[in-house]
Amino acid sequence: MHRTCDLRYMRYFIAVAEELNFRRAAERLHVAQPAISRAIRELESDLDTRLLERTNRRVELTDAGQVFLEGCRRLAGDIEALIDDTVRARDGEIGHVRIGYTDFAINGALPAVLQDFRARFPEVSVDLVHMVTATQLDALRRSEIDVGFVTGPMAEPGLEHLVVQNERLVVVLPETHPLTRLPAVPLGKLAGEPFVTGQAAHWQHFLSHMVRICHAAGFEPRVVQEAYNSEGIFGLVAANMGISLHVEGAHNHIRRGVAIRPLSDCDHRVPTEAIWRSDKPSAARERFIETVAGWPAMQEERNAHPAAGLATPAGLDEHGGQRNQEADESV
Amino acid sequence: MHRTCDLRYMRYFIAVAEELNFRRAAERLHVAQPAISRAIRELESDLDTRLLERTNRRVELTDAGQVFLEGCRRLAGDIEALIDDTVRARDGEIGHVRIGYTDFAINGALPAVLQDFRARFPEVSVDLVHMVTATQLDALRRSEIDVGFVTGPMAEPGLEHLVVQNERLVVVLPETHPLTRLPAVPLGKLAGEPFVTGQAAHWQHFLSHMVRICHAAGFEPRVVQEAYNSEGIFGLVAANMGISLHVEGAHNHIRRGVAIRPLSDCDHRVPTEAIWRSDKPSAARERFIETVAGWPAMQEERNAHPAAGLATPAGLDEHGGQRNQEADESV
DNA sequence: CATTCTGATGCCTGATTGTTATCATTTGCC
DNA sequence: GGCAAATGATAACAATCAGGCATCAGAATG
Repeated sequence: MHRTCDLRYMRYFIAVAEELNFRRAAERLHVAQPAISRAIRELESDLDTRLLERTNRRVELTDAGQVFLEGCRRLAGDIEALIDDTVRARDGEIGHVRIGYTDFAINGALPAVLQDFRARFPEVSVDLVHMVTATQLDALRRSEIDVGFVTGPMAEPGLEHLVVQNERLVVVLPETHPLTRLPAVPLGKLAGEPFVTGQAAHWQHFLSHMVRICHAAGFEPRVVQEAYNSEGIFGLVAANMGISLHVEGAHNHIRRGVAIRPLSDCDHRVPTEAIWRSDKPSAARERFIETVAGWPAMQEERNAHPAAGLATPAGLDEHGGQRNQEADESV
Repeated sequence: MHRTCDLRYMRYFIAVAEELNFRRAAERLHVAQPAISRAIRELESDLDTRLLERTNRRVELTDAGQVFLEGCRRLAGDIEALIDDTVRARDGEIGHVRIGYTDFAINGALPAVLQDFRARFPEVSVDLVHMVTATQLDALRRSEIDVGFVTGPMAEPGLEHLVVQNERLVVVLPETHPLTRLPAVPLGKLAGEPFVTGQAAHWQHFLSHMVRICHAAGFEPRVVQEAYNSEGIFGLVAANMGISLHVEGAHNHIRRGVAIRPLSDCDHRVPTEAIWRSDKPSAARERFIETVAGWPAMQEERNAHPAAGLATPAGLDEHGGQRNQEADESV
């Protein structure tokens, strides 16, 4: 067992076993006949097993040859398949992406993007993990996720980013609150109101947006409750604990006891961005980023920047917002 | 894709992927390091796919490399298994034998031989087909069976044979027949009795034995009924249609209404022989023949020829015959 | 900054593979 | 029976391929 079954010889053997004729097999393989003779001889010598019974006029398979033939056929097919799989892995058609996402992302464009991606690359498995922005940055550094969807703006060295949403802020009010009578709320009216927010330790990226616009409107928000996540914030607002600021994606929350109103005098936007490491390229990740970048609503957003919401939440029109066709596809 | 994934290179790749270090992989494979460098380079070039990301200080698998590695591991294992299977097919440990058998064989040693063979070569599948002697000879010539168990004596050119049974004859009588009073029946007493036999067209080999001994005893058997097989013969005898001659294996028939007696004055024996083609060797068939030849009762028979029954039917002792331990194992 | 470790490269040699020419044997045909 | 055709085997030679040695270039280490 010296060459231990060279693959080329296996192909030769398959041809001979199928033709049962050395000359025809040689022609089919585009080599001279003696090469076949020797290949078979060496195979038999390596295996120490007679594979073909040949009597100068007739060639036939031995029992062992039959077993070997079937194995060679299977192996040849497996190798073809392996090469194919490898090339497809190279092209990112087979593989794995691990995605981190925030509440804002999952309430916005992410579901539609995921659906699109899974339709286009069904053989790439997707792991979704909920993480706040800071945790995602950490996970990226440790290569625990491939792409993060975080609250921007992002300008980390070693990370690339792509804006996927750029949302206006909205006020979240208890249903019974006097301000719900206004179709849009001026920011200044919120001075002095009790605020419900996400936990300071985890929501730092959004809270810095919030604090900034409040300061710009000339007041300091008075935070009376911190909730764990958006669900918690909405629950506490419904319980009349206070009001909150959220992004447009809040329209996707359908929560009894809560009203949502746009801000009448605030153009500030909170970006949600896809981020990934510039090193450690991964083909499947590239395909995912391409899908993110190519998603129609996002292109529209990037082209006509100050225009209306990209990744428009499905429920928006019920509240008077404009919507576009593409966003209609969101889950 | 010129060398289309040489197997040796796959082994090299597995080593590198496991060590993640070219030099250590080279040591493990007992080759110099540059050989590894080139092997990987050629693999990558053949596949047109980067398999290892290597930065002069660290080697790591790409996604495609990971896919390829798993495939290579699987293929390497499959090839090992294939070589093993091929060698075992060569040795007859894997394979297929097609066996023809007569009523005499299946009532004699064959069941025990089969059980022994299947225990020793569980991966050789056995096809059993009932055929009369003449049909088996035909099937052998057409290579439709590998081994026949036929009524001898055999002396066909191109066929080898091995005696597996050599049975005395017995008389099969209706229970109520006067001759049942004798412990052993002289052949001459059967002159004039109506005979039930197997069909002349199919039972020719046994009938020639029968006719011969009747002639030797000085009479011509008067055949009044022909049955299809042994079951039929016993049925017709039980129905008082006549008497019959059969081999010792008849003791294995337990049939109400029938009595079996040895012949008191006839040493004639009817051999049952395994036969097979001397050309077209098959390892599995060789193993089968070896099992037949090595079966203890048969060796005993061949050593002490005129002695008592080989392959003694299990039921023999009930009728006063001697038995041996080995035969006790028969099914 | 020297040292050491890494993988890559160039050149040479031996092994493997392929080709051509030829042989021995069998089959088919007249 | 003899001859032509076809088959697989073999020998000798040529081309290609793979491995070894020496060495290079870059990065980590102290």
